[in-house]
Amino acid sequence: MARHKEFDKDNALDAAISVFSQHGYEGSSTDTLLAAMKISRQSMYDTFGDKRSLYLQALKRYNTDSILRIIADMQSGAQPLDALEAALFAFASRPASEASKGCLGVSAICEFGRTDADVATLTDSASAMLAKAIFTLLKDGQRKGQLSAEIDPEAATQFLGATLSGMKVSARNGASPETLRTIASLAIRSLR
Amino acid sequence: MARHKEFDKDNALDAAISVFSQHGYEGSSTDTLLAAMKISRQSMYDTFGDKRSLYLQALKRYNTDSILRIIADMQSGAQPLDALEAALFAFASRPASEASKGCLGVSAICEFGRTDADVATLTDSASAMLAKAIFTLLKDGQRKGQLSAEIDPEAATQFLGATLSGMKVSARNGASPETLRTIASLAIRSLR
DNA sequence: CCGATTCTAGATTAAACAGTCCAATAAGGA
DNA sequence: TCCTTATTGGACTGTTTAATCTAGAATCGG
Repeated sequence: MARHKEFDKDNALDAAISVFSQHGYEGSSTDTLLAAMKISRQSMYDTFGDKRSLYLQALKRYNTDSILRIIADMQSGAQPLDALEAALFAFASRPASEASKGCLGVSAICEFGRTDADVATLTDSASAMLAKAIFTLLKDGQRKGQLSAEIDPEAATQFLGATLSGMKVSARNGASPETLRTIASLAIRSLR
Repeated sequence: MARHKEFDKDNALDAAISVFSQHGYEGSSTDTLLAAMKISRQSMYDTFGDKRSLYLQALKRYNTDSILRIIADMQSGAQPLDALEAALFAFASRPASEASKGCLGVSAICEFGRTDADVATLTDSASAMLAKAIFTLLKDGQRKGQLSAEIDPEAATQFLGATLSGMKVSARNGASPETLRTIASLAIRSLR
């Protein structure tokens, strides 16, 4: 055999995620991507295919990673609604260096809407994963009487998803962690 | 003198807004823009300057128009919180043909963040206009006892702004008017 | 050491891009 | 009618783009 294959595919993908998040798909040139990923042109084409394929892989990884992180922050063991609030607080408290880069998932929705089937598939699967986790907690909260009985957990799930998107847009627009936390508090307040 | 100047500058700008909303700044080519605007290349350059200048004019008009529309929907004469809810409902009930195109204001935030000074200025002035209208209504609601006394109107203003952004992202991702209305209801519920 | 494979750097291609230029037509006012 | 200005369509320029290709250096296992 011969030389070891690939070195730091994950690192390279992280760099691509950062570039795509900040400039969108169309706004990211291959040269910019290669410079950030610190690999040669041919390595990129060998490893990831083409620019579009790189984007889809970046989006997939970003979506699953960021949602798994939020879900992990929900497993605090506290009361359901407090666990949800804790997860939103943790998200709100990310350092500005991270928050200001924007969310690649929201960026993809804004840039492509429902017109790109592959992007839409990735978006839908991520939304479903998040929705499932939220819904489970809300059902639990309703059983324990923490969630107001008047509230439909399905509706509340959509509401919290939209709230998260709104927080992401606000963060990208420079909102402080404090501001983001007050937004999260009021969102949770509506469910009590 | 001579021939009348310009014919349908507003129409042309509307068409540009539609294209920019759907594909972003980088994703909109001049050829695509000209085809949608139905004017010749030189007319575009004579009238709007260059692509970037066209974008800034489109963003400015879109921002003011869409926010004035929301503010108008708040002037229902009803109780403050109901007026706010009515405005969000009206927004949620827009036809899919309009909602699925996306919001150029949110698109600009996602595409450029705070890096483009001119875009940021337009975004800030629009946010301020909307925030002022919401804040006035919330203060009024608190005076009339409709808004919960525990709530800081300033915080609630930021919350409602984020909610609106979240609704816009959801709409761009295909959410139905029904879904958007339930999101709006829960948002208002948190303030009572 | 050697053959296989990966990587890098740079040249290259063909298309798309934003923007300018030019010639011709259209439409007013004097 | 004539002069001025708008508008158009298309040719054109120079740059940037995504992607391929080539040649050589680096790195492993046998």
